[in-house]
Amino acid sequence: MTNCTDELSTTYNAREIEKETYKFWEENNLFKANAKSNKEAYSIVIPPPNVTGVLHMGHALDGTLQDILIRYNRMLQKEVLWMPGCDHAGIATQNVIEKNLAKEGLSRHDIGREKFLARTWQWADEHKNKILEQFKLLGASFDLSRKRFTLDEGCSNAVKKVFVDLYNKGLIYKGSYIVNWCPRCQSAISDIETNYETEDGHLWEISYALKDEMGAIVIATTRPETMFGDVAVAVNPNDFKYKDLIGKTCVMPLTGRQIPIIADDYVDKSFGTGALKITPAHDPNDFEVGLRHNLPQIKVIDEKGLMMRNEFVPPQIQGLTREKAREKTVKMLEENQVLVRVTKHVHNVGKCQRCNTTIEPLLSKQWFVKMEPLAKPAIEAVKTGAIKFIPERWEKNYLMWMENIRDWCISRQLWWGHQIPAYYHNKTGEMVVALENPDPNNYTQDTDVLDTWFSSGLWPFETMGWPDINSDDYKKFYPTSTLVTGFDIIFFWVARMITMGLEFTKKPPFSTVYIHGLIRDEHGQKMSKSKGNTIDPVDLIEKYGCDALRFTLTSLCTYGGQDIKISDEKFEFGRNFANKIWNASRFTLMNITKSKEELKLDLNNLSLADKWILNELNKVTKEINENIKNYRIGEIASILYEFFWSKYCDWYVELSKIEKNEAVLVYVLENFLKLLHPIMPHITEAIWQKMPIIKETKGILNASYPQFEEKLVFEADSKKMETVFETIKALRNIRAEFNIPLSSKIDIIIDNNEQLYSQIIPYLKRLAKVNSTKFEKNATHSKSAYCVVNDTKITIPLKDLIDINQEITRQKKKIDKLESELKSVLARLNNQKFISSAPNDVVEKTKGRKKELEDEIKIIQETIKRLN
RNA sequence: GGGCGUUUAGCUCAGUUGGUAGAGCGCUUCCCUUACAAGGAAGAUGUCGGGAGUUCGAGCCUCUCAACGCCCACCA
Repeated sequence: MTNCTDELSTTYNAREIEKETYKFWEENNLFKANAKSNKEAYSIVIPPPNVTGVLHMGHALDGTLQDILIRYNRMLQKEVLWMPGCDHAGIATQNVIEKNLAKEGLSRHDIGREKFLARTWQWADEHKNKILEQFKLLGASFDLSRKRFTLDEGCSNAVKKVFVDLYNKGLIYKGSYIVNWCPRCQSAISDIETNYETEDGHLWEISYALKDEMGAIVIATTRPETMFGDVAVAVNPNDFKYKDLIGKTCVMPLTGRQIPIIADDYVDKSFGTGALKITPAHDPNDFEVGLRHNLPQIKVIDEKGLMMRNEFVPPQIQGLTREKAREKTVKMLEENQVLVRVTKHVHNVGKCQRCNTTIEPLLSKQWFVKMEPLAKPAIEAVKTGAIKFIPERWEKNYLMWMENIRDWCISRQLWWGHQIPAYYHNKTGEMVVALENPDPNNYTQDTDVLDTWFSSGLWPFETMGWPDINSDDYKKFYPTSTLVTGFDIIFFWVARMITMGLEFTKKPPFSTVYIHGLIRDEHGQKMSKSKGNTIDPVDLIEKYGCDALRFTLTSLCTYGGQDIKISDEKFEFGRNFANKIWNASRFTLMNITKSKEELKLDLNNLSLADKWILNELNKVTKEINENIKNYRIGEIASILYEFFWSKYCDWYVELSKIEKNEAVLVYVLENFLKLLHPIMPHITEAIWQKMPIIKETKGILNASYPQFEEKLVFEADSKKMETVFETIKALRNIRAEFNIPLSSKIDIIIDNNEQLYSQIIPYLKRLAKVNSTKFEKNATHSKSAYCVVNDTKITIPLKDLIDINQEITRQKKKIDKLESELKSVLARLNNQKFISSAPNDVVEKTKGRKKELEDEIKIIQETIKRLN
């Protein structure tokens, strides 16, 4: 890497270069953040990938975007820290270990908590380096010396402190509530971990006989098996159909248990029969009704999803699965002739996000965080702009959720995670919530662990040394600057970080939340292993190169954060660009004969072409800086692509083959590489290292990011150069239309602008294969083709090569086009309202366009006459 | 039920204060012109989902309809 004298290899081998370049950065510790620096700080914490995970396209996008921001800010000469780490991913990881155990015919209970955890730790330790190693393949410039894990000691301490503090403030409580229970995970899960799926079901109408009198009340239910836990039948108080029944008692079929008929507004008169059975232990709404009416809670389904063996459940039903119990119950109801009607009914069923098992709403004792008081400042922070979402529309989404926040169930009946710091006296059962066990001989710790998101919610400050607020990292790098993530975890993660950050550090944990879209397959489907439509970023890197992957992904990012559809071939876009950069750079460097010192840019010695490319570079530099600052990252990819390919390569490098200014060639290339470096770090570093220039920094990654410079503005000369390009294109067009082979040169006669054209004769000779150039006012030549560029007519005598009719047709087509535009321009100018209400500059511009069009049409018309 | 997003060239998508549409891929013709065939030159292609409105002027603003997608809520 340090050898700057040898040339670039003739073929671009992405992987070879990328490996070498990354090694160079790593070995020189160039990603290491210095907390003691007095430079302005810029920091990002990585959304910690699951410890057991492997790199997927989502990481590739998320990681690329973070790295772009980090590298850009590093080049702005800030002290940057990109904090890496992994999440212990409670349920996900535990599931993996349990699956492995199952292969040995064991369950976690067979080996016990201690051995299970030892095994899980071993697994986690083996895997936690893997995913971050894969991030390196992305070119991630994070500071691995600071790598963290949500279950490491520092995070553990932070979690304990937060839990104890929230408990002492009354913001954490334990209680019996109905929760979403996953019978497979054997744990409670939170509301947002529950997804709803539409399922075809039935609505069973069951007759409950009235006690001591004739008649019955017919209830409707989608879950007849829960009827054994019924404690009431509810009707709407305004439902005259049932008015007389309120307060009476009915007798349940199958068990004969007696329950009251109550009135509650919650019941919808028009749904089903208008009468609803109340099962507080197995339905969240019934639970609420139960509380309002002081009803008992009868549990009939256990934690495994099996019907309980108790006095309430008939013996034939006991021990059955929910599904079997439903079948059997219906059959029994039928036999007892109390099943009035069955109708098909589509309804939503809760599913566990992790394993897709149907959720059982279950009454159980769990820990909760009281969210409303915590949400208030978190709402304010976004409303006042202390935290900004990009794109803005996600703010609404966030606020809506926060304003309707519900308490957060944080306890999980798992083993892998932060064990809840609550201790119970072995004899009295007295509970102590504390950082440490008050007396290990007499107190036993709560067996539950915390929701994974509890610890990731502290991520921005627990990784910076908190609760030690005097630690260097915390002082320097907290609050962090930008958070980059997908919209799918705004509620899970972003919202929790904001609430926790504000509560415990009194500061928003970041000032900007940059939300990007999700990666999807070419049909817009979510990528998943089960669908078999995943694309492995590691494969793409091997095939196309990391820089190609990064560039392609970046170019697909829109400001609105639309989802990104990808397919393997799309990455050819980035690969081709990288290849172009390599070859153009190789050509440029091959042509440098001067020494480093001689390559200094001399603004007094610039050709028209030099001024043009410098002007273009300067414009692009300005746009790039503005666009990154506004998170229009996709835009910078296309600006750089267009500049390099269509301006530098297609024109400037071609022109340099005729007449070259080495200093400008090198200056533009170097600045382009710097501008591009955040997106394509490896290729830019590799080429920069080989450039024969004076380097102020060890790598391009630390070089200063180019900025707009007033002295490089050459608008007027640039315009002239554009005219030159238009002329060349027009001549080439004629050559193509008349099938003039490259081997036959053309003569041209120019009727205007002699000063400009005489300067660029060598360009015309080489790029349009022009033989001779003549200046002549009002030239008339038969058997000629011609073109008009602005105010200049160029005649190309073609003798027998030309079919005059073809040329006339060609020119008439042009006139048609010009005239249709002129028509609309005239319509506008003849409209008094347009003249009076349109802004002056627009009117002037339109007038100018009118003149241009008229002139051009006139020239063409006159010429056609002469051709005849 | 509430909210959000999308609809532009054959395909994938840009289009930042409203001034008659762009890219990549694909397609047509020509070219191995010693940086690059992963390339070069020239070219074709769109009543910007439908309708209405505001405006001198609408892909862009307002309303409405339609299709597709997502999120939240979870009436048994």
